[in-house]
Amino acid sequence: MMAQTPQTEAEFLASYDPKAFDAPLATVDVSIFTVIEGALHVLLIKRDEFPFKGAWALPGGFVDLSQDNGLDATAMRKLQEKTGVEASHLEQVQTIGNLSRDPRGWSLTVLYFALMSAESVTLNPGAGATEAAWHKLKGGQVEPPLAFDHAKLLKRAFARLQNKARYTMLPGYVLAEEFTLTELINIYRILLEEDLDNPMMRRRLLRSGMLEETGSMREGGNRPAKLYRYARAASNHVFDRNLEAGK
Amino acid sequence: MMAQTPQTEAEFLASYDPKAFDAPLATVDVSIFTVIEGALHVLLIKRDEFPFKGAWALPGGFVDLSQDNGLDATAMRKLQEKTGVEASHLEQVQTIGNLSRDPRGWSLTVLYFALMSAESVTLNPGAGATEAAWHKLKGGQVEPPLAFDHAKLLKRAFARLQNKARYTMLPGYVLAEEFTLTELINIYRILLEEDLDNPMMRRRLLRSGMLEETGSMREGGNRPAKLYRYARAASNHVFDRNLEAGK
DNA sequence: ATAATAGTGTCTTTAAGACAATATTAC
DNA sequence: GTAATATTGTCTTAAAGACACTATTAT
Repeated sequence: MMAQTPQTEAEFLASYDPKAFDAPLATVDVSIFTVIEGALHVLLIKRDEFPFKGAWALPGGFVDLSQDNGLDATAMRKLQEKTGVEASHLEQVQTIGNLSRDPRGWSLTVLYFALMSAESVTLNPGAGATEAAWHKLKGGQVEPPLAFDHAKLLKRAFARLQNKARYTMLPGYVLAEEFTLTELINIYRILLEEDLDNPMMRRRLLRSGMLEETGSMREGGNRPAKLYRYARAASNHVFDRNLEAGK
Repeated sequence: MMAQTPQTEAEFLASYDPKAFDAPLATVDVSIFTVIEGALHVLLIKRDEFPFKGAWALPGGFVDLSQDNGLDATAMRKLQEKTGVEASHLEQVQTIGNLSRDPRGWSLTVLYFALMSAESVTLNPGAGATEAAWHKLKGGQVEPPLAFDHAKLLKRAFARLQNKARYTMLPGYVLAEEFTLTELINIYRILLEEDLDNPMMRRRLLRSGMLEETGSMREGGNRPAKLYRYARAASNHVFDRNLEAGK
């Protein structure tokens, strides 16, 4: 308790006790998406700690006040911990907070989603987990039951990603650095769960100005295909018109 | 400290101390927008407490763990406290957390924006404030310097609102229940800071299916104008094409 | 009548959507 | 040659954008 009412801001801050008020538990959770063998996958870890010990969950955890520069840093730290690499895209989705989502009490989680290529990633359970694995997504859901409200969080993250497939170039960030147009369009098909006209998508993607030819070709199948990459300044193009698919 | 490692979830929860970990301070801040005399305004309060005592700030405050059902509830409570009414629209924008934004330590704020008609609102400073007033916005900024990082938060909330003006019917929520098409189009002009073709906007707004005629007219000026209101199921129409204005 | 604001009609442009046709590889 | 996939071309449609025009009030 304060000795007396402080008269200046310096006095106030000197006597301020951050633990005087009840604060919610604050965590960051990340939905890390990739595409493996033509299907969308999300990275899950198997919890080795209470609560929900033994259950699958989104990677996440408490903000580390001494280590994290900001919320994005917490999300990136979690990502690095589990995959050893940086994501091609990381984006905050929403913050959910209430009394019921965590049996430990009033808690709040800042939900992120990340996109990365599954190539060259070695999964690492890290502290507090016994396993880390890619799980196939069907309609924004995953096979096993998830800890906390993570099933709901996952659905929301997927919904955001799916929606952005209708008007941005984001989906390509689940691919490796070089890819063909057909590969890129297929990612859109997977996310929007609908067939898309090839010539239309081709024109649309090229018009974005975000793609550049690498100069080489993908050989091996039938007709070889040009390889593309995202242009450096990858300013994340937003189309003026949405695809009607995936509504 | 725990006596020993718990074996069951129930044991774990019984011995769990939420204050064992350092948690960030968690607040909710709300940018409440309206249009008064053809200009966009935001509701600010003058702080009567440290830190930033005497400075203008966005209405907001700590989550009340005993009272708030969720983060949206915290935002609605703040809104009610200052205006006495409910907002026509309330939406979460983003969560910002870092060590530098609050001199009291690592803190996190969940930013919301709200839209309401200024009509029939009596402003109320409420606890912790000496004044509450509408401040005119110019380019997402307000005259007086703001407490904390609120100038940045305000800019971000405004950017979100401006962006949504390009592809949603949201802007109308700053109007009273009944309005003319010209009034509605003018809100878009104010938000996008650009002139808009009247016939084009008229067709666009009517095609949304979100408007219904009230049956009465606004008289008084020159030619009377039909009055409209948002149709009940106001499912928040999203246009498939964006306006080019305001890019 | 004129001024002022509300509201309609029509043309152009752009990009999505549909689909036919051609090109390049492997076999 | 055929199969398979990559790539190009052309037509339709819908809505934005531009702008001319008509309608209804007040004075």
